[in-house]
Amino acid sequence: MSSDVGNSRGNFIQDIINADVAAGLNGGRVHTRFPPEPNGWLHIGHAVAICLNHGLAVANCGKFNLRFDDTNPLKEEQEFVNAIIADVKWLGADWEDRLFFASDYFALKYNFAVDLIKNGLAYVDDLSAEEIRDRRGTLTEPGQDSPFRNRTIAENLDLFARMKQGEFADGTRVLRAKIDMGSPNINMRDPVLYRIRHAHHHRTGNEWCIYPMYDYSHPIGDALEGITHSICTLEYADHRPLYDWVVHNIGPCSPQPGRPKQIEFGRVGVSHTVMSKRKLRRLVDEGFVDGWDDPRMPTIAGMRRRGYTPSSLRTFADKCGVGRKNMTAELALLEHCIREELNAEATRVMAVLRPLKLTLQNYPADQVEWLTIENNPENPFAGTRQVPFSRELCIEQEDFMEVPTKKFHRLSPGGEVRLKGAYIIKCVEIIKDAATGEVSELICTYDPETKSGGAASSRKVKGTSHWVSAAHAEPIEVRLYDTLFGCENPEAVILGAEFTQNINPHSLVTLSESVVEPYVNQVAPGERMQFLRQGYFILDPLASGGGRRVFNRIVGLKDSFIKGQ
RNA sequence: GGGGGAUUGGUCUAACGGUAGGACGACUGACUCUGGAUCAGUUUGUAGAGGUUCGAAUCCUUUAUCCCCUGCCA
Repeated sequence: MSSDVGNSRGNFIQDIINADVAAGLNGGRVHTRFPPEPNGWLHIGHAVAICLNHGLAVANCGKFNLRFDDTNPLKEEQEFVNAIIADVKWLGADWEDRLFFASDYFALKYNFAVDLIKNGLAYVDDLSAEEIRDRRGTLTEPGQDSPFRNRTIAENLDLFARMKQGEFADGTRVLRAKIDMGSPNINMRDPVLYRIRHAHHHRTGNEWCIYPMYDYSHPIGDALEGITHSICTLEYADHRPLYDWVVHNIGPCSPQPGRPKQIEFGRVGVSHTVMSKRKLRRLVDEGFVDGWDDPRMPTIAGMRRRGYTPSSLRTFADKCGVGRKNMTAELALLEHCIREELNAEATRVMAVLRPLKLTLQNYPADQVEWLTIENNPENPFAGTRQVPFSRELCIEQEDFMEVPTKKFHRLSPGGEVRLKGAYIIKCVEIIKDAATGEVSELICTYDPETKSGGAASSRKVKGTSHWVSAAHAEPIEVRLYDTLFGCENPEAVILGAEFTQNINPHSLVTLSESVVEPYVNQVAPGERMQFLRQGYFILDPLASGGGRRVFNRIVGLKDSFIKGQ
C-alpha cells in the first residue's frame, strides 16, 4: 500500500510508534488492527481508519489484523461480516491469516472475569438497569455504591457461574468491575463487564447467554492478539483508563511480549454527505437511494460501484492526515484523488451524451474513414485506436448555440469547429423541428484539407468537439451522479427540520439516448474510461448485462467554462 | 471550581524554542485538436489577552469557542 503515513514524521501516531520502538516496548513490534462491529456497512470514514491501521503496520514492518467486534448478538449479523470482509479486501488492507472475532475469545474472557472476581476486582450486581443508572450519579455528582458491591468472592463466583449456566433471566444480574463510584470519569464508576442475553449469536449460536461488554472485551482481544497500538476514535479517550485497567488486571496473556496501548484519533468525514449509520439507514429505508451500494452513498460499497479505485481512497486517506480532532474533508479533495489517478490511466473515448444530428453536406454518402486517435494524451504508451467517421454524425447538443455567447467556442451558425481527430467543419444550415422549434439537425461542410495529422492540418479554430459516427453509434445508458446533498453540511438544519430536506433532487440524472464509438464493444464490465470532455465513467457491472450497457459517472472533468457562466 | 479532547488561510495538514511551509480549493495568465491535463503566478492563517525568553504556533497563566462522556451499544 502506498503510504506517507509511515514516514517518520508528520503524524502523531507514528511519533508514538517511533518512541515505543526506540524504547524497545513490545520487543520493538508494531501490530495494529481494524475492529468493525458487524452491524452495518463500512463508509469512507472507516476506509480512512483501515488505511491508517494497515498503513502504519506496513510502514513499520508490522502486522495488521481484522477483528470483528461481535459482542452484542442482538445487533450483529453474518451478512455484515461478509460485506465488511469484501470491503476491506477490496481496499487492499491485507490481514493475511489473521481474521478474528471477539467471540473467538469468549471462553478466555470468561476465565479472566473469574480471575477478576477472585482478585476482588469484580462483583455480581443484582440491581436492575434502571437502578444502576440511578446510582451512577451525574456528570457533576459522584455515584453511590451498589448494595451488592461487597459480596464475598465465593458468592460472586457462584453467581457468575450460574449467570453463565443460564439460571437467570435477561437483565436480572450483571458482572461489574469494582473500581470507583466516585470517579469523575463516569466510565470508571464500576462499569458493567457482562450482561445476560439469552440470544442467538451469529457465530457461537446458543453456547453463551452472557456476553462481555466492549470496554472489557476489546482490550483483552488486543492483548491476546499481541496488538501493540490500538487505534480508535476520539470518543474513546474517556475509556482509556478503563482499557488500561483491564489490560493491567488480566496481566500479560499473549505469547508475544508487551501490552497494547490505546491511541485515539479524530474521525474523518466528507462534505456534502452524511456518515452516521442511522442517517445512512434512513436514506436506504426511505428510498432516497437504491441501497447501501447506491453509487451516491459514501459507503465503501457505494464508492466501489460509483467507480472509485482502492488506490484513490488510500491516497485520500493519506492526504487527510491524522489528528486529534474530528475533521471534515472537502469532497473536492476526494474527487481530486480519483481524477489525478484516472487522468494518468484512463483511455479517452468519445461519447455523446445528448446527441444532436449533424450532416456533412459535402462528404460522400457512402464513405467511411477509420481515423487514428490517441488513447491518452497523458501517456504515449497507451497507443491509438481507430474511430469511424462518416457523413452523418452526432455531436453534443450543448456544443451548438444558435446565438452564441461571447465566450462560447464551439459551433454556431456560420461558425467553425474542429471535430476531434477529424476535420474542421462549418455550420451552414440549421434544421428545426416544426412542432417544437428546437434545433433538430445541423447541416455542415467539412474542409478536406484539415484532416488531423495531415499536411494542412495546422489551421486553428477556437474549439474542438467530440463526435460519434451515427451509423456506428453504440447506444448506452449514462447515469450522471452528483452529490446526494446540495450543501456542504447536510446535518446543519434549523430546529425541527430534517437533514433529508437537503437532498439534491438532481443527484441522479439518467440519460438513455447517449451514444458512444464502437470502442465500447471491447470494454469489460468494471472498466473505467474518460468520456472526452465529460468525465470519468465506469461500466457498471451490476446494472449492465443482457445487451444493456450502463455507465456511471465517477466524477466530472473540471470545467472552467461552466464556472465562468 | 465534573471529567476528557481540541483551536494554524475556505478545507485539511506541517513546523517539536530559531525564516509559518505543503496539499486541495479559489483567482490570473500561458499553452492546448478534451473549455481536461500541464506550466507560471496571486490570494487568505497561528482564537483573544497576559507572561517566560535574545527569540514563542510551540513553554506558563488566563479567557473564549467547539467536540465527547450520565447504554446491561460499540
